[in-house]
Amino acid sequence: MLEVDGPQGTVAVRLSEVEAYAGPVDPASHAYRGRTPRNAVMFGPPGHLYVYFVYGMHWCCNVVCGPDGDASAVLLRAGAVVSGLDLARTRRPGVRSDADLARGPARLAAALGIDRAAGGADLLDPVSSVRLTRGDPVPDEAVRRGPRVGVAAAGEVPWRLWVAGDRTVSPYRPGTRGVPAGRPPPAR
DNA sequence: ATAACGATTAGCT
DNA sequence: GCTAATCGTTATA
Repeated sequence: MLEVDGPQGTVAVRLSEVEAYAGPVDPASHAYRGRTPRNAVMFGPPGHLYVYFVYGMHWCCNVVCGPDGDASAVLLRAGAVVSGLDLARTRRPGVRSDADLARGPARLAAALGIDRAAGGADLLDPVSSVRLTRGDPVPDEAVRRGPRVGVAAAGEVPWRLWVAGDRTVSPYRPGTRGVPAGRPPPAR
């Protein structure tokens, strides 16, 4: 579960889809080319929020993982809004189904009201305005894995994990550039 | 200083 | 399925 407090209230989501990114050894990771002002949070202690801006209009959020200095992180790709539904709808005008409110990394950030200001937050501090908490356990057999979405480099690495059958999981879209050959391995 | 690009989404065909 | 929108980050000079 991810809970975010804002001026207008709190929105909570149950995460249904994530992707792992390693540090400098992962060509798809923002940390691949070393530490920069943008990715500095990734090189810090785990349990903090790494927020970045993409395509000139979207925010995406990650949980920093691994020991201090490792620069690995998990991209939060989708979730189901379980609290603060009205506020989430306000932030995502025009959305028809509630399942679409946080169905995608930028949509998730938008529904939760996350932007640059939330970057670096300590997700494990109960007093933090952005918190990562334990929800109902997901059975191992309900977890599927496959290639990461929209990633060209290392596109074959099956580091995307999602909950089977969950309607809030985002549609799969292969990385466009680079490797034209072969299809991604089937989801397991 | 400047150019190229991107862990996406919404909207239209 | 295809594309425009839109700008911070990064690399290069």
